[in-house]
Amino acid sequence: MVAMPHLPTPAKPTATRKDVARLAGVSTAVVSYVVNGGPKRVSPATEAKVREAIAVLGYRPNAAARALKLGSSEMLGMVVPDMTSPFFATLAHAVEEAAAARGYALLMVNSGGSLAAERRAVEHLASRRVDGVFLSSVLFEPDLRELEAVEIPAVLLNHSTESPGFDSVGVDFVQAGRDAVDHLVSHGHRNIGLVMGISTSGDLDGREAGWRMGLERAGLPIGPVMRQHFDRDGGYQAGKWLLNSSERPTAVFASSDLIAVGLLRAFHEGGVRVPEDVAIVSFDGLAESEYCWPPLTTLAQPVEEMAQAAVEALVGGGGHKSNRRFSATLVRRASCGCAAP
Amino acid sequence: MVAMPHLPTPAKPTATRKDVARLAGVSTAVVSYVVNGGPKRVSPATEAKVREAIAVLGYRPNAAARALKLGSSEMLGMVVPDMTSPFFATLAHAVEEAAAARGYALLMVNSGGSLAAERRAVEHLASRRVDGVFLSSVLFEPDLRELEAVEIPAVLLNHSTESPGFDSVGVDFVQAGRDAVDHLVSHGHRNIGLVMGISTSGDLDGREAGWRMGLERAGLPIGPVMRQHFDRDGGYQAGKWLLNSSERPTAVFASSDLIAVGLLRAFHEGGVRVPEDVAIVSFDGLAESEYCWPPLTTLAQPVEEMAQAAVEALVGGGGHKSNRRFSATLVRRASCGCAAP
DNA sequence: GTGAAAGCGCTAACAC
DNA sequence: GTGTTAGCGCTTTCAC
Repeated sequence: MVAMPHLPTPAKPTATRKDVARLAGVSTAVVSYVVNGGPKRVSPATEAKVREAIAVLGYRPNAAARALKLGSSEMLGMVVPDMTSPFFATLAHAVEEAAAARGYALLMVNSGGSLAAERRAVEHLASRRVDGVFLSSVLFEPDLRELEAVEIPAVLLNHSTESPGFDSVGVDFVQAGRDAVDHLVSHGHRNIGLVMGISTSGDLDGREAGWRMGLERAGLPIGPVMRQHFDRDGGYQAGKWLLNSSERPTAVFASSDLIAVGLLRAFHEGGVRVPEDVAIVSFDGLAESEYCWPPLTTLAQPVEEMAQAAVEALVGGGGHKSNRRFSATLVRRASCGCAAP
Repeated sequence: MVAMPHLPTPAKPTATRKDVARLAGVSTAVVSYVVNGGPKRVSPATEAKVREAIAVLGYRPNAAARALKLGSSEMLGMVVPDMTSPFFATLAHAVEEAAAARGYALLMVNSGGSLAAERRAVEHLASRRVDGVFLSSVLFEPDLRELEAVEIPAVLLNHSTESPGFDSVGVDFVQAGRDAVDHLVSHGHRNIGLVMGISTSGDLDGREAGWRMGLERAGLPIGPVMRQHFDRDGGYQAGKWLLNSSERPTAVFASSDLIAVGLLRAFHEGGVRVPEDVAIVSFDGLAESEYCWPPLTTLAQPVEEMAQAAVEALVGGGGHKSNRRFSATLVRRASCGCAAP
């Protein structure tokens, strides 16, 4: 038998707290005390020995063991329809940062926008023992019963209607719709359409309600409504339809920046000028809205603050449920006619 | 003493495997057998009793305990510079799906594009005991020593140069650069510039190398190079510079779609027509590239396949390290002059 | 086909 | 200030 020249993996098993204790010549309890900074005090000399041993061994606490003991994984779950969509990516990013600031990791799941998949995702997160979950359904009402069944603190993120018994944070859609219309009216428009994203949730979308309200308050007739998906292609389809429409509105409120981007493409193809022929105000405030042509006037959601509030609601220890509502703020750019493009 | 009318939280502690065993009248081992489908067989009658008990109690296995016992968390980690950037969002989404298909959850961390933060992230993921990590550094070389130190299987994702001893998957940047130039040459361009994203990694970016190569092969002079950030604003700045440049190239290769989007905005502002005055070919193949104006001709990365390959490398059990290189494919749209905008 | 029991790595109450 | 130890919920070997 020939001797092995060299073992590729020296089979160095990960160091445990026990190894550290042995090397430092203390008990495992003491190691815990220094690693966790408590609950007991440790003499500086001992602490130094322990830290030394930790460094030497490259010791790293085992989160699974800790989670098992503590009954808390120090992880939060987030389910979004599709993180590929810029708004959710931005939101998830902000949530990740806010959670990390409080020592929580974020487990992200895409539901693909289906209720069944969302339910599965929640179920899955529950068995991972996340300490809480953020639910960003948009296309439908989340399954509140399921949420209650898994008994995990949850916050409905990006949810405009209040759900008693649940934390929620969202923006005031109605206000945003009204602001969009008001702004368009201030530019002299009297025929203002709406391109609305499709959702199967029962309630009327606040943006639509706000748009109507704005129109009524201004004494204007209700303009044409196009219903399409919430994405670029949805806007593109709506735009093509608008191109052939006999009585084209002089302005539209697009319920998402992505829809507006799609409109823009259709208008470019059809030779319709924005804002001269049709003015646009949209909603979301994505980075993309600033770089398309012309740049979009949009009602920007305060994503950072919403993320902060959501994390706060989940791990802030506040206790009772809260429904935080934020305001979108109008960002004036060229698509409405405010700035020269 | 007055009787409590109703306890708000009936203090229903989460059911454990023990509870299930008791209710079903079997041992805890048997419960494991049915939950995991092994390693022993269970009689149909017993299995039915167990499933019944599970349903009644709403039992859900505790992943932390399982992870502790098995030494595997069934989670994978992914660190990206910024998931807000469409390319990484798309990549992360694809990775999440591929991982989920194999039963792994994805722990996502944003490094903000700093080496130190990336190191911290890896450290953090290591202590969470992820079974593997995807590293997508772009702005710098990843810290390979650190990766070795934490002893977690890793794959360098979106990494163009091969790193011996590490799995990696990426696209052939050089080829893409050459293809971009070839295509522009086929449109008759002879003065082709480059807008390159900035990275602090030592090596010359393959896209730049490919661009040079393409030019040389075609016997053309090396056009102007602009170096800017990899984002929309980087492209915008480059575009403004180009506007005032005395010898403006008739075409440019943009090293990312986002850069191209920024160029487009600057060109619109400056009244430079695309593709008539300046043609553009970019790189990435984002959804956004199809909806800007004019739509971008771009070298699309096969994101799905890259994600699949990365997950496969990590959990496929293949064993030895591999370096998978994919090709970007040219998507012809209007910005190069191929299609009528 | 079923069960008893050891032990994964950690925390913290309790004893000294 | 430090050490001992029970036990978190699970998997699996080994006995029956």
